[in-house]
Amino acid sequence: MTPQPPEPASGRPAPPARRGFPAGERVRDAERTRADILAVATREFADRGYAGARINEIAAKTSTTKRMIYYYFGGKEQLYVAVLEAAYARIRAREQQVDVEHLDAVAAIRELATLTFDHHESHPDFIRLVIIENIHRAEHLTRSTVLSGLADPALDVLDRILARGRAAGVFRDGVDALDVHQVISAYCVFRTANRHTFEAVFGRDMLDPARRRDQREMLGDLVVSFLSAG
Amino acid sequence: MTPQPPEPASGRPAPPARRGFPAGERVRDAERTRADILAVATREFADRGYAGARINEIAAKTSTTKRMIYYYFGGKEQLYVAVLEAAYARIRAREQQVDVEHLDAVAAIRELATLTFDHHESHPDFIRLVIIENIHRAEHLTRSTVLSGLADPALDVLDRILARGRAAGVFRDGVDALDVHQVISAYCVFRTANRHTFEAVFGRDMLDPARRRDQREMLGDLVVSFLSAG
DNA sequence: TCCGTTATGTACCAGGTGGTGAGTTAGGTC
DNA sequence: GACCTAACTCACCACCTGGTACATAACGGA
Repeated sequence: MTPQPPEPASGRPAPPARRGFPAGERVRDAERTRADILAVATREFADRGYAGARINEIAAKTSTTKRMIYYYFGGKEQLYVAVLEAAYARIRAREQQVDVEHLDAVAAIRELATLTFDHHESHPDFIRLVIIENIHRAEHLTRSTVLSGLADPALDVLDRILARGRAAGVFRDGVDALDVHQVISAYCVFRTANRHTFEAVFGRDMLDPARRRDQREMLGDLVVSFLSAG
Repeated sequence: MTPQPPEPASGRPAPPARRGFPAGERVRDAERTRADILAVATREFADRGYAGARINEIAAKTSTTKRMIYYYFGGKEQLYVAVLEAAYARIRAREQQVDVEHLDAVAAIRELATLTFDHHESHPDFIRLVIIENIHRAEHLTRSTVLSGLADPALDVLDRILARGRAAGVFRDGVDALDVHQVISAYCVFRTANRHTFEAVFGRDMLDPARRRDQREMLGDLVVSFLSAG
């Protein structure tokens, strides 16, 4: 049998092979279609913002059609919310794997900072989505349901580290877990979120691989010196 | 004479008083029209982003018409660039008034951090524009001409403070002015830029006036402890 | 093999979007 | 007062945008 005859001489012309998918697999696959749309939409929204992203463009980059976006998600705004929720859910899942309990307080806080640093650096799309959502004053996130339990895991770990550090007399008082989280987040988010204007104005690419080690160490120093009793 | 007769019986109906401007002044005023458009556009772009802002809407909030936007600026993108340039120019002008040379190094760096803190807090629109421009990967800012000399003033001051601190033996080596600037900016920008998702997730408003003093002090502590030799 | 449900594709639309052609008027100049 | 030009108004447009009506095909159960 000749492989892939361009035009089967008779009967139905050509049923299979949706764009981008290998022929021979199931043509109808709700899960896959949904996931495909969500993945493309995530890229597009992260890339161009909510208003800048185009439903037509998202559909075109999908292996299905615009109609399916409305079939599965209902509309542009709901699609965007679904993208946000999925992104947050993914991030939360990864964050829970952190284990720094066996280290002493100073080493633990340094490790936590480092993990956050790496984490942010490897998820620029997520940071962009967060920034974009802030432009919209978090109106979608606030109305969403994924919020519950989003804060706790990371802060609990931090809280226990701080308590250990204070008990050991190496951390000062007057700083709570959320303060520390704010400092770490600010540093990590800023590197990605403001990368371009920072480079345009100051000529230094904060994400330059050659500078990565220094930047990572700087964050550790920053947090440890801030917390160290003085 | 009855004040404000709805329809003057004869002659030209009612020449004066463009919307929002007091009657009696010059009706045609290029400077004012341009400035008016720019001010409205700044608010709209900062509020909704580049793609989200609408020329029609900007025109409607102006005391002139859409046609004038094209007359003075040429198009949406050029208007946006003009907004960006004006915003950066304004900020640069203010930054040059900083005088911390008469203080000792530690006090000076704390003062500089505090000034930046206040500065960012009182210009949320500027921060939003910067964030928005980062979403667009600084493509407009890069092509613009305002960049020249934007970096120097702030960094020079910082540089001299660091040199004094190192000479006095109170600051450590291995940290340059841009590093410090990055840390300060990250903290200050994050508070405004990520305010909404931070509050949504963690329930704490970083810009709550009741917390302002603590947040300000925290930044000072952060920078000073980071720089202190140890 | 038939049939209902679910998934999918095609064609289309109303309203909004950035942008413009062409004429009009205020205000200064001589 | 005649005249010129910068500043301004009005009406209009082509295209794009999010969204949808409708026909149809694939799958699974009976």
